Amino acid sequence: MDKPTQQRFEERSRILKALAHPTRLFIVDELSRGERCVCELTEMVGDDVSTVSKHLAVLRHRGLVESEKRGLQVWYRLKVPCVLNFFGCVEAVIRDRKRAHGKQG
Amino acid sequence: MDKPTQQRFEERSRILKALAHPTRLFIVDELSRGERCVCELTEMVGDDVSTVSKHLAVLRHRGLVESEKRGLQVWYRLKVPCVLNFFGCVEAVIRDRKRAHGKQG
DNA sequence: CCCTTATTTGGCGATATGGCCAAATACCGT
DNA sequence: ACGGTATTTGGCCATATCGCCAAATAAGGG
Repeated sequence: MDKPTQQRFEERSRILKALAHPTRLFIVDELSRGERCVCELTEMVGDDVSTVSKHLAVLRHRGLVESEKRGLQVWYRLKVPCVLNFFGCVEAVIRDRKRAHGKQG
Repeated sequence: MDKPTQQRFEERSRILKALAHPTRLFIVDELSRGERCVCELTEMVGDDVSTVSKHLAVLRHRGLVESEKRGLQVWYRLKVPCVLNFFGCVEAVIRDRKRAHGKQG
């Protein structure tokens, strides 16, 4: 694997890593239904607000969501709706695995 | 976030985690062009064969690829082609980020 | 300006991940 | 059964990730 190829896949994996956490997936899912402020998301997630804020920072740094400060609150919205298509495929994988029931490695 | 919701997102994140590594993305990409044996993938990736084998085990355990032993070699193939759609979206995120050039947090 | 509320940042300990080497296992040809 | 090749597994160390608390920062209202 040559250097540019390596780097391309590293960049891609950084995007997927940003999504690959239950809380962050939940947040993305929630933002698919509209803007949410940090306080709303924190309430829904149930973790410490600092934890949620850090998850949002991860999504933000990777360009998946964007934020806007309005008054005291910061509102987040989904920047790249195509990531929602991932859910369908991921569900298909899960269903498939359930069906096969660990039959094959 | 109630327990079943929590678990659903955990399950989903496990699938995405399995994909979220440069080597594993490379493997998935390569398998999109047809079956490959471990030795071929090891040669292409350039890591130790044990490392590549472990990456393949991760993909396998999550139901993303399946394997078949033929003679001495084990051949892997992509089980869930829809994951290939991820690449297009991920590239869009990367392009978008390049365009914005860190303009917005 | 001080107080309150919302969010981010720094730092710490616990756990997970990733890479290598060495050893185990599986299969084939003789 | 033996030797050789392909693959997996176990173990170890280095590094990354996650969650909390505490502190810093930002905005608004008296």
